[in-house]
Amino acid sequence: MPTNTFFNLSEEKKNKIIKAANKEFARVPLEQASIKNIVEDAEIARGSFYQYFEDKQDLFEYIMSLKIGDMEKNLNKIIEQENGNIIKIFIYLYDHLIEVGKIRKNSKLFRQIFENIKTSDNLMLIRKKEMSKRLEKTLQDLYQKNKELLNINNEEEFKLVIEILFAITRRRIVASLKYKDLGEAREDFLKEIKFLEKGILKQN
Amino acid sequence: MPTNTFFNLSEEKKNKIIKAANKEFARVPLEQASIKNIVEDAEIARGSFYQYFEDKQDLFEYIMSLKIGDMEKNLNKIIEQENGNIIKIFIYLYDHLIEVGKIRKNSKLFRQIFENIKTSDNLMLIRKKEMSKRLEKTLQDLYQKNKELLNINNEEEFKLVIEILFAITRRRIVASLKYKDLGEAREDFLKEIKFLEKGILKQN
DNA sequence: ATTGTATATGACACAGTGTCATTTGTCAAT
DNA sequence: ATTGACAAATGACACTGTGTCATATACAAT
Repeated sequence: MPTNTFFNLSEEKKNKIIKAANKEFARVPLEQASIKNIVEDAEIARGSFYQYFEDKQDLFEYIMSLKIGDMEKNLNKIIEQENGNIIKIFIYLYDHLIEVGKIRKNSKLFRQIFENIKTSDNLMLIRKKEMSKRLEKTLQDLYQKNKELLNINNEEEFKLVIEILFAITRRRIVASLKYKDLGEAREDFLKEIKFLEKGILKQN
Repeated sequence: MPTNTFFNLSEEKKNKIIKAANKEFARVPLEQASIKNIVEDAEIARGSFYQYFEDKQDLFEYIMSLKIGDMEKNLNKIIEQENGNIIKIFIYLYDHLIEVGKIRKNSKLFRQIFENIKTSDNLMLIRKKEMSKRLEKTLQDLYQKNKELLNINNEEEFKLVIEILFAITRRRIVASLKYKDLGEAREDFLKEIKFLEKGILKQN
């Protein structure tokens, strides 16, 4: 977490730093991002950086928390739009994020993040204890709306389903943006979702 | 790829380098691994390293190719043992890798790799053009053995199924080794596999 | 012995990190 | 208005690591 010193800064200065950080984190994966570039771009002294943040990771997590805040708002809109149907939500999410990813302007940071999530980071999405109360609530609502539809017995199982859906969707988004003809890529994604819906075993 | 200079080295010297690399890559994620440590441990001059390898990435990929070679042999044994049943194979694989991961000795490199695969690396597993002919053949055999069992129409769809299975298994292995009580973790894994087998939608 | 080619070497230039002693700014109390 | 005390800013510095290159060495062929 940034220090109080940082939060006490003028909005203008804070924004300048946030903007510089966004730019740098969009340029290269986290490990290659350089504090040097950020402080130069934001026009603060190197020492100041360490007054505000513990290190690069600290700043990165702060930037992420801002992004996640934005996304949460968006997510609620999508959930409403699709009446809470979890599968439709993920398909919409896929289309939405591909759309965002295609637009050069805002997409680079987004792509850096998506492509460079590690397995071990990724695990914490749902399990994480510090999950916001609001997100927790959203999850419960979703469970209520989907439990009749799905083959699940409790909220724990619902979380498993979401994790699988998320894993598939994330993979597919990265693959689409990276390698494939978008039409074909979407077909593959939908096929994978179908497998999950109907099962891969032949019914006898 | 390492240079000819490297391959011309005495077995002894090569092994010393490989051993040092293994040690360093087991210690920290790739980005943090230091060439300095490797050359010191292997007792070669810094300049020599750059005679043998382009950079850290180059060495890492070489080390990985050795590991994958080992794994391929293992995989064939497992496939035979489970009569080619793809689902049983992945369950066996899970158990096998957890077993390996539990043993301190060899496990650190393995864990580093598994935890730190990025989404974008991960994508290339099956799509990769340079997939070994032998692996290609294995895949075809597996398709023949599973096509009656599964709800699929062609080899492309079979690949999708494998990718999903792989994504789930990998996630679960990392989660198990990292966070959870192993018994409970295995239950979660099996549940996720069941979802994929039978489908998450309630049949009406 | 001489030459040519492959290999080895470590000092060097460069780039980046995190720290710390010092300076500068702010503001409440007098 | 001055002082003192605390908060914030600064950049030089010590450190760690990378990749390169001119030079040294080994050794095979003639």
